[in-house]
Amino acid sequence: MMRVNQTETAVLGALSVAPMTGYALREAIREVLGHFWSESFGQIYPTLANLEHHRLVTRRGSSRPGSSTFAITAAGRARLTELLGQPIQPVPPRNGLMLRLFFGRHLGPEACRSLISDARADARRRLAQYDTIRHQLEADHSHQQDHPYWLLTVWAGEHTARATITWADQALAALEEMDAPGNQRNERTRR
Amino acid sequence: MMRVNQTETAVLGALSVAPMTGYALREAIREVLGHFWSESFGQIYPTLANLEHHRLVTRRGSSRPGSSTFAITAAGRARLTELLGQPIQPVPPRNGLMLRLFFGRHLGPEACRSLISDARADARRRLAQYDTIRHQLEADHSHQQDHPYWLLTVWAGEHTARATITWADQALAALEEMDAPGNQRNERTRR
DNA sequence: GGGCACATGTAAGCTGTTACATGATTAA
DNA sequence: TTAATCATGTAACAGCTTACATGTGCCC
Repeated sequence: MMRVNQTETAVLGALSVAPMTGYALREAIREVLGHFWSESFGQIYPTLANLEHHRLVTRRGSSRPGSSTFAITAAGRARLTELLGQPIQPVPPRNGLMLRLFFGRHLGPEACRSLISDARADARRRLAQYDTIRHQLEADHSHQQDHPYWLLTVWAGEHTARATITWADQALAALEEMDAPGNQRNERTRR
Repeated sequence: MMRVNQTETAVLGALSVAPMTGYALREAIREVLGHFWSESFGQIYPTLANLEHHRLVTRRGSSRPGSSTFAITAAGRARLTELLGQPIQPVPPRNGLMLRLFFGRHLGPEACRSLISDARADARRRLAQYDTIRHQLEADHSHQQDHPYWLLTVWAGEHTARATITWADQALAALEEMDAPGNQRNERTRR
């Protein structure tokens, strides 16, 4: 099937914005791409070594800790464009919240409400973060050409977060109704 | 860190709805939970064997192909409730679409538009599917107690899909504007 | 009797995480 | 001088997918 190593894409992409150390790379991926991507050290360093071997990045300074910086080469940029053009690898979905809600009967309405409230709080937190990021983007004039694209991902995050919030409101209302005293149906299993 | 095997949860959950064979289990997970969960054969059978060993499920009929059906036991139900109550394992995000858009400068507006259109078409398809599922739910009276919970997950899918569609519209509009600077639009390749 | 859907498993291998080992630099 | 942070790497292992091996029952 020849699955493309997507770590390569993320690393080359990050280095296309600015040269940096492997450590900074991980921080950048965590803080900037963190809302939709993640990489661990165990992936980053072998990938960097491999990229260096293929001359797609160069190491400036010795390999002594604290002094080496990785920069993307022209060939690296070409490779990045090629990688970005490849079909998206679909990630098998694994949504723990939905799994719990689907079998929510075994948890009971109260525990489900708690899960949903947590998800809503999380979405609100993310929404606030996106706002901060947007302001930072507007204040930063050093990567103008990238900004329109970066904005697209921020928007996506905002739409998703808002959708989560409205869904949570609807879901909580429905669960309230389930064991509401209005219809004196089953008043049994409550704690 | 003792990560909980979430396959166990999915398998026990599915068997809590109805007894079935391993094969049917995989079909059920693919068709019913498919929008937010996935399991492969390589996971399901070892998990079933393990669950059987711990008396959380029983096998009815011999292990001869075509004749054995797995059913959840009382202990299995208890274990399911326990598993569902455990904290959600956060899955490291890996959104290939966002990765490509974030580095979209190297792809160009045209390719990005294409990616976003595809995502929108996908979301519309999902939306139609959720509609079908909702009607099936309303017509089916065999799992009344589960329905409210199942509906929650359908709603979540609908909200997410709708958010994707509105995001895509906004993003496409922004990209249109990008290579139509000022008011003179260049009417080249549009689909 | 050939093909297909159903059914159960195993093994190889890849991806990615976690933990560990090591050391430099800087600030308290 | 101690602790924290920066920095680079490796090794072990968990999780999951894919491909393979094997067999049954049924329908055309």
